Amino acid sequence: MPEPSALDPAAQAGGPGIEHGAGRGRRGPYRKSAERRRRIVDAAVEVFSEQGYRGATIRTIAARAGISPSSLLHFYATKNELLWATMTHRDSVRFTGPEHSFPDRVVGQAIANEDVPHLVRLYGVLTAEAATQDHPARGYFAGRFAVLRGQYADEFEALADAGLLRPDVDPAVAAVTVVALWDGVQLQALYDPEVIRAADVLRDYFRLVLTDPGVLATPDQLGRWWQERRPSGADVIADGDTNETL
Amino acid sequence: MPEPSALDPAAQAGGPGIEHGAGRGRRGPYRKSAERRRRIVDAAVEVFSEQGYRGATIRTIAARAGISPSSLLHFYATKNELLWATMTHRDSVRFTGPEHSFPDRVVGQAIANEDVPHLVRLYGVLTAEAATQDHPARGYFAGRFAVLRGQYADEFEALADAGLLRPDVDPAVAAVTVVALWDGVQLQALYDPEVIRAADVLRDYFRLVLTDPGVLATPDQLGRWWQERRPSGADVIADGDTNETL
DNA sequence: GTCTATACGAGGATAGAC
DNA sequence: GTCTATCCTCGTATAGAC
Repeated sequence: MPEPSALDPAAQAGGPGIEHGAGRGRRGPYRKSAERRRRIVDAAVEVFSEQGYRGATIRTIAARAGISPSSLLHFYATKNELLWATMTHRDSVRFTGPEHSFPDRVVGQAIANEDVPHLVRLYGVLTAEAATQDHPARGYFAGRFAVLRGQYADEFEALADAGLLRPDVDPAVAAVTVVALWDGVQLQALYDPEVIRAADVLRDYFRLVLTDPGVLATPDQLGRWWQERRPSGADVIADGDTNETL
Repeated sequence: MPEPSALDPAAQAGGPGIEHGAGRGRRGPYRKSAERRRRIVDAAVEVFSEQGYRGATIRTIAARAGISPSSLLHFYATKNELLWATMTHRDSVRFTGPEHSFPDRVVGQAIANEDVPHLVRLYGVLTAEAATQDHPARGYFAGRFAVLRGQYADEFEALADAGLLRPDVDPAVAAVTVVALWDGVQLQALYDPEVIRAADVLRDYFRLVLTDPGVLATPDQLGRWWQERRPSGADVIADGDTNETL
């Protein structure tokens, strides 16, 4: 599950729904509502990440949020809508910066993701589950994979042009490999959380394909950089408006 | 989903159930029963691989097998038991031979798996879905991952001892990487069946970690070898006896 | 805005006729 | 051995009281 923060741009558009203004310090009638929404989405992240979409139930999520199922459905009219709100809910973290090379950004993102294990788990479980037919998030993840492969292929092309990539490595294959590696490691981590470190495995692959592995930052360096830059705990909840792609 | 044929040994023990003698040419009252079981399991492989365990229903599987749900439950008393029968149902194919090195066996198995896309899909979907809590196959896949990582680590150790592995490659990391790569590629293939070739991606990784990539067979060579050795269409259905691990 | 009560359907599993 | 009919549970969703 690479980069849980890299969501479909279409998802950010937001429908013509009501502005709920979460987190903006409003005092109006929406404040309490926003808090409720937040509690619900937090509970949904937990339950979806543990049970998957099909395994999760409105009852369980409502119970975890401390409200009745009916109240939950007052805010999110369908389970599908709640799923969408949960996936666009971005307290996710983005490791980014022009001062880092592509490989460092990938490994850095893996390190940053360690701050949000619940989101990593959510995306891992849903990526896998959504591969089945008729899953509401199938189209979303299919597009995500395609976009990701394309972006990574471009990045590897650029590395090749700069002479940093071993000449016998095909950028397209490398792109598929990095995405597969990331998802595969995180799948194993779902079964065996203690044994696996995504950042180490990814870095090891980059080490093999680069002409000069010395340009790679160490996980420790990236970790320290991240500790300083890490955003504060300002979480924002997106509206639960449904979207065609879901 | 590496090697769908490498099932938990415990699964092969078979409970103290009745010998149904499928595929042994019996004429007795069990012959028709064995055929029915076969039809049911074939249908179950299809439906489970498309919808996952939770998404699949007894009704759908029975309809696909051309019988009533009750008849299905006459042979497999619970959905769980049917899942177990489906997973131990081995028309899976095993690429093996002492004449091949470990890397060639892995790539060869990926090629052999192309003959049984329905099984690859089944294991891919279930591996992913079973990562959720309370899934009946969770323990099975957790053990499978652990065993696989251990086996591969041993193989990489042996390569290292023979001087065939690049000295800067950690066998344990390489083992995790191969398993992750295999599963990750097959996950992408579930979304994009046409774009991805597991054998090519795996071979490319081995190419990077071996001191002498020249020892690797080409996918074409392995494919031809497999075409000649491929077992005939003798499929055997295992009994649907449930097992503690399920 | 939040709750209780409930409708409605789907899915797993059982009973018993043929 | 196969079917029809049915039970029970659970999950989504709605109606309406407070």
